[in-house]
Amino acid sequence: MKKHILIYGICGGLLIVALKVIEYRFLVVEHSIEIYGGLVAAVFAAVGIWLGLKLTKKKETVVVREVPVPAQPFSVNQTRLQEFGLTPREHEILELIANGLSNREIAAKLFVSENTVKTHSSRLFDKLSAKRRTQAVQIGKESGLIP
Amino acid sequence: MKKHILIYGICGGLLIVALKVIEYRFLVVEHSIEIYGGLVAAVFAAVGIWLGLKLTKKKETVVVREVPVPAQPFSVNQTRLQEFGLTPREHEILELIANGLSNREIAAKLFVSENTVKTHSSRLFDKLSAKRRTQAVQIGKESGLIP
DNA sequence: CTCAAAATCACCCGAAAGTATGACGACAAG
DNA sequence: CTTGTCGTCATACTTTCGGGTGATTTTGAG
Repeated sequence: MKKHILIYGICGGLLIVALKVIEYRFLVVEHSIEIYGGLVAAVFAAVGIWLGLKLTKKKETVVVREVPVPAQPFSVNQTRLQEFGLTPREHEILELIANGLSNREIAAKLFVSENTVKTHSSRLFDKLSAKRRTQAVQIGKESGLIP
Repeated sequence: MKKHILIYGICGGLLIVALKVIEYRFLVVEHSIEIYGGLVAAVFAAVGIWLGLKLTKKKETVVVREVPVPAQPFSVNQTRLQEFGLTPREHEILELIANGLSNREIAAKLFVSENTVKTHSSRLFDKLSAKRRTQAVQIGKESGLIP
C-alpha cells in the first residue's frame, strides 16, 4: 500500500520534470496546448487506472456460501468402538448385517462358516446389548459405528 | 462494461470542453501552464482510479464452505411411499422394525396380534422387494421412508 | 348401498436367527 | 512359557421370521 503511494509520488515527480521539458520545448516551437493537455491526461489516466487496479487487486470480496452436504464422508466413531469393545471382525459383521445380509450371505462373503458368523454376531449383540440384529443395527447407527 | 466505457467517453468529451474554457480563461489571464496541467492530471487520475475500481469491482472470490447439515427434521418421502404402495399401517410397522422391535413387541405396542404384524410385514417385504427385515430397513432408509 | 382396499386374525411349516457350550490354533503381551 | 484375546468351527436346542392360505371386519369412495 505505502509502496504504491511512493511509486505514485515518484511518478508524479518525474512527470513534473517531464512536463517542464515538454513545456519549454513545445511552447518554444509554438505547439498547441491541446497536445500538452492530452498527453498529461493520457498519462495520468493510465497511472490512475493502474493505481486503481493495484489498490483493489487484493481487496477481493470473499463470499462464503455455505452448502449443506447431505451425505458426509462418515468415519467410524473409534471412541464408541472401544467403549463397546468390538473387535474388527465383529464390526465388519455389524456392517454387513446393516446392509441387510443374512448370516449365510455374510459367511459366503467372508469365506467362513455360518456358525462362525453366528458366534460373532452373538458376541456382537451381547456387547451392544441388542437382542436382535435389527436392534444391533439401530444401536450401531446411533452410535456412529456404521453409516 | 460498455456502460462504463460510454461514461468514460462522455467524461472525456466534457473534459475537453472544460479544458477549452479553462484554456482560454487561464491563458488570457496569463496563468501558468502548470496549473492547467495539474488540473488535467488530477482529473484524469481521478477518472482513471475510478475506472480501475469499476473494472475490478466484481472480483469476488466465492468460497464454498461445505457444512454438514446438523440434524434435518426429516420428513417422509411421500413420493416413494406411493411408489412402493405402502399403506399407513405398513409404514408404521416398518418404522418399528427399524427401531429394532420384534414382531411380538410390535404387536404389543399396536395392540394387535402377532399374526397381524406378520401379515403386514410380509406384504411390506413384498412391496420393498426385501427378503429380510434388516434388508427392509436398509431399503427404507435409502428411500427416505424412515429417518 | 356396494365394492374394494385396508386392517385384522388364525394356523401351519420350514427357514433363519439366536443361545449355550466346548474346542482349537494363532499371536501378542507379560 | 504362560495367559489372554481373537478368530475359527461344531453341535444341539429354542425362538423368531417369513411364506402361504384363508377368513372376517372396518372403512372410505363411488
